[in-house]
Amino acid sequence: MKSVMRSLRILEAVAQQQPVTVGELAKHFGLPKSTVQRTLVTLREAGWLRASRGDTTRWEIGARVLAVRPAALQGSSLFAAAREPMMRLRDAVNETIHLSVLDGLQSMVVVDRADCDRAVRTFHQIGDTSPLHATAAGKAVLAHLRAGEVAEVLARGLQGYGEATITDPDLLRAELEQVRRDGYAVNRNQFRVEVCAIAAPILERDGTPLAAVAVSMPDSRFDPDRLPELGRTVAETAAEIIGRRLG
Amino acid sequence: MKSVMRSLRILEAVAQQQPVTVGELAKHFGLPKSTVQRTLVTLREAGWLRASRGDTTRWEIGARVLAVRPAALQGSSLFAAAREPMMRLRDAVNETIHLSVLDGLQSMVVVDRADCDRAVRTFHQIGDTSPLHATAAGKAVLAHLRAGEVAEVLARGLQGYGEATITDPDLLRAELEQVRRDGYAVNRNQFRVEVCAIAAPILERDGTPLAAVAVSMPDSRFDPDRLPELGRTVAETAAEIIGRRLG
DNA sequence: ATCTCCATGCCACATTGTGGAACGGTGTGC
DNA sequence: GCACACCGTTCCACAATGTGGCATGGAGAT
Repeated sequence: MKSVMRSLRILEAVAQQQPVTVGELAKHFGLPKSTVQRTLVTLREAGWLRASRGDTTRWEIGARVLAVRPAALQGSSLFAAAREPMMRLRDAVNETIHLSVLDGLQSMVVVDRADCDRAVRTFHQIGDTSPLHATAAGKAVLAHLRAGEVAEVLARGLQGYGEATITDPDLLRAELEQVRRDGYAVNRNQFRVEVCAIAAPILERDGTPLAAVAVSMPDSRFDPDRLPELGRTVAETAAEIIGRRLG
Repeated sequence: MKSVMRSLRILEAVAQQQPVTVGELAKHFGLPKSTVQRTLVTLREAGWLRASRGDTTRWEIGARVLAVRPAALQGSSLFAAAREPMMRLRDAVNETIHLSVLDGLQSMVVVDRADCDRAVRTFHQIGDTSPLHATAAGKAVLAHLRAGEVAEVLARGLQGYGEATITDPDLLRAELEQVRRDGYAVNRNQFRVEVCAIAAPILERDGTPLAAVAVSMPDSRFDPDRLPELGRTVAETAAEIIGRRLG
């Protein structure tokens, strides 16, 4: 369904570039203006877009999208439960904290952020996705998936993102074992170079991994000596979120 | 664009009923299963839907939607700024707190919530919309719109939702004047019967209204004598959010 | 083993979306 | 103050695209 696909791509582009004009979008996609225009009008009729308040020929995302959220965030229980613990973790370590959820078995998606106040910091937008096998949050979750699910992920192959990425299934399985022992996962330049993170999983009552909290920092501030202590702190934050969520 | 419209409706239905099957959706819309199926597959290819983790023939919202948010929430500045003040307000009054943003000049949309722990409480889902002229949050915002914008809203007519709704433009204008004087707006059964709220606006530096914080409670707990005090508390919370947002 | 229900795949048809061209309005530079 | 360039919007003939009835295959119940 070409028109549907295109409409969603346009919707995403509006989200990134808002407030944006027809012409800008047409240029961005190399599409005729009339096609883009028609799509924008349809999206507005559906309530997903609207004219910008200042300039009525510019387009913005409407608030309808807020009613559409992944089940894990429905009623915002995870979200609400994670807030204060995340803030406190941020204040304790003065590094950026991310809350990511598992999307299918595909990837981790950043759903919330608490920024530190340092001049140099890592940056991940809400909605950004990252691979399971090459990030701290991903490995924290992966370590608690059922064996069959892990196999499914490995079967898709382990793409490399630089020197440090683990691309060997056996090595990865060994590391997941380590993650289970430690209670936290570590990523040093395995996905984005210069970016390190330490993450702990957020589990359902039955042990199903749902999400992960992660402390993210530039490689220059990663101190291996403080790793066990930091790991424990992150794991405690995750435990607190689990506690709040389940009452 | 019929297919686009239909796809978005289906997406919204999945959001509400997830995890949901093809058959359920087909019945819900009175559409052929093949049509629904094709749409679901397209939405999956776009990354907006995915198969449920437990039951692969059930469908859920994918995390892609999280990358698409209204400009007012981009970088989550409003969101992040509002959190702690909302929590504190909730703890102070032990009633449910809502954060709503203005969507175009159409309606207010609930974007965040802090629930109280009472057995009887009001309930508004994140993403719910409500009219500007018949809610506390709406009137708080309306009171700070430019005259031309207010006229535009009034021109669309003031729909009644029961006895208490203000449907006379002159009366509404007078009330907005009062709201500006008080610094907060009140809604007693004007939209949903039995539901009352007190709201204060969140303004941009230039005075443009962006959102509102509201304390929401059942009519049975609404005490007119305590209104001025409650109003002041809500207005203080709004002021604090503004302060945090603008640094 | 038979029946029913369901998700999914197929394909001829006409409905639907396409995109080039034209229109009207706005702002810029000569 | 005129001409030009640019932009958002509208129109319409054409055919590409989505439609939905039907067929298939698998799962679960009787």
